Amino acid sequence: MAATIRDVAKAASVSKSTAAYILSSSPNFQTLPETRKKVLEAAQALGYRRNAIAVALSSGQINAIGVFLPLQMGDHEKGRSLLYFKEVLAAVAGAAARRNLRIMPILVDQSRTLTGQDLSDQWVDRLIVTFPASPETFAALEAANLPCVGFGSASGRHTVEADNRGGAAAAIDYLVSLGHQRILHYSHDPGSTANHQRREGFLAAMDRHGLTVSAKQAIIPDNRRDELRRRFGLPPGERPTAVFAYADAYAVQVMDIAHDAGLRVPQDISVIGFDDGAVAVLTRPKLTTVVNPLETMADACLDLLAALHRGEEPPAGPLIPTTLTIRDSTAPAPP
Amino acid sequence: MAATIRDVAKAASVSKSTAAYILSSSPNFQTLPETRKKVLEAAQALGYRRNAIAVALSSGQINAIGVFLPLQMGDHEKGRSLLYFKEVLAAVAGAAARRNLRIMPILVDQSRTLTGQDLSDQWVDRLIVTFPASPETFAALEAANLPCVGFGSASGRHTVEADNRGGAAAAIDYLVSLGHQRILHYSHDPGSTANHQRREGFLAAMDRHGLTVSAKQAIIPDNRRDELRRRFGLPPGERPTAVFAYADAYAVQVMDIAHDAGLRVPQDISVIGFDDGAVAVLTRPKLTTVVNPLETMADACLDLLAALHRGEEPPAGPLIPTTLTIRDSTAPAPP
DNA sequence: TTGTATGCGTTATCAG
DNA sequence: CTGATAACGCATACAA
Repeated sequence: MAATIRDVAKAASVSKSTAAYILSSSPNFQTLPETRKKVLEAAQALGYRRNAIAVALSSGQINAIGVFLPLQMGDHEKGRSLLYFKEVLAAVAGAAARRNLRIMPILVDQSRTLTGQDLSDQWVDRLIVTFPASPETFAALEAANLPCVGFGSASGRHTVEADNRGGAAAAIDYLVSLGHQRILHYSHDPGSTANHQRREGFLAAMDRHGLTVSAKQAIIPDNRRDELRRRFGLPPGERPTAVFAYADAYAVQVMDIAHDAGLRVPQDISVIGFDDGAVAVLTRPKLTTVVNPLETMADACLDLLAALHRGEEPPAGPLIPTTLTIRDSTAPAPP
Repeated sequence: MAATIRDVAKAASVSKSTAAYILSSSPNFQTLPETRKKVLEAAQALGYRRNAIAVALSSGQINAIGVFLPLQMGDHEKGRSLLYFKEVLAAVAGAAARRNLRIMPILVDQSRTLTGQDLSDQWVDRLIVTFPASPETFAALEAANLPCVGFGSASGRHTVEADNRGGAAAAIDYLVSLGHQRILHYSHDPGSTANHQRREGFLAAMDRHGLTVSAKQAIIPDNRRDELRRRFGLPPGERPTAVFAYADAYAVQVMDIAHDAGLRVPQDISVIGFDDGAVAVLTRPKLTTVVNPLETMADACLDLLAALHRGEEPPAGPLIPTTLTIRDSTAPAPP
């Protein structure tokens, strides 16, 4: 058993409260130097570390954040496609470390509705949900009465979102500035909130540039790869010259399919992604992509949670700005 | 404030103990059905959820694992190169979820010696260290008297390691079976334990196949990329025909450099990695690589920690077997 | 400055 | 089968 404050007090021959006072207060509190020294030395000798559980119970402060993540993230095979969540977790962990907050990743089966029990078993006093959970789940979270904010494409009462529309628009603007006109959007289906927003941004930007197209014509869902292949096989004058992919991982697919079709990236076709995750610099050519600012989002998320935890009811947070990082997968449109 | 067991007891007009007894025991415990019903209904009505903190304090059971990770993992730019740790964290999180254990990622500055304070004051009752920490750090951890095991290339009293030597040997065996003879090892310098083990496996396997080479000749550290470029520029008869990279991320570098040198992978040169992380299926061609079985390692790690926590002193765990996954970055040696 | 008493929400050990 | 009482380790009044 670890040493308790009582052991320390006994060893220093003072009362528990005295020991507690000295051990818990800042070093420049007023106290008899000799008493302080005795206590500190005893604590040192006994290897005393305060019991955070007891502190939490007594003070009512937990200061730990539960982070809900898809269960499959921990799966070797399936986890591959869920790199995004690992990066989210890392970003949240980093932000929490900067604030001396604890985090607790909680892996849950996405298909299952969370119950209050799932929460109460955890030692957290606020929550981050990173994926689109069911309304029932959110109801349970509300009922649990824990501050809870959705990260990215999660739905819910409070959310922190990137400017997906703006990011998509910036991508299209850039492509248009390079002379591209036949631009496709390669997307995930069915999509999350972020997915829809990027799609809207794409369509709006195309419209703005007078490149109006029907969504059906310009948006290829990832379950229709054959259609993408077919488009890539069209003669140069009809073939798309650029593809804006929903996410980096999808951009990789696009590059693969383009390569298989005998097209060179970026000479024959430009590809642009979204996220700027680890993959973005691993592909060849390196990926031009919209930065999904996970770090900034994590910071905003924790700030929002802190406010909620203090009992404030902050307004809907502003969108986190996205920026375009230009690398090597984009080039001027072929003549 | 959430409802406590006392509120439930009062509402059901029984004593706290009775309520606790009914609420905490399995449903088929013997108790008067009507009392049970009263209590359960009251609990339901009040939205009672037991306080996990109080449970922990009272029972003395924490069942939470601290996972030490490099601080930079949460950094957008630097985090890119630390994908490995994100995958480790995900694997540990998955394994913990299967066992109903809580985990707490703790991001620490690698260069700093850890103190008892970093243990988040007893929020956890066992530890995983995922990177090579300093001896002083391990001493502090020992002093904290918490079961602690190193994951992968971490050093320490207890560790769970993959069969790095065997994996490296399997890679070389496979290359040799494809007719390769001039094989390089592209490695990280200075290296971790895993690094050294893979290097040893490489050298031993080369020896075994009668391809004895000096380490200086056959091992290129990643801070000497120019040397790798030079080798790739040699005439076909002297040029290496295969490279075994220390890790997938390094295999990507090798492929890039090979590509820049005008070599085709795998026709002109075969590349083989280590880890089988998410990147392995994102590269083009897809990477042949040794599987670093993070999931299995995480399981072993938690088992070992559980044993230590029970007070057992288990023998050094066996190496976790590695396997080779053959994809598209390897081919028979050019004639 | 230091000691005493009480409470946090639960479990566990006893009596009744 | 139920109820009272004492821990668990600490914080927070309050009193000395």
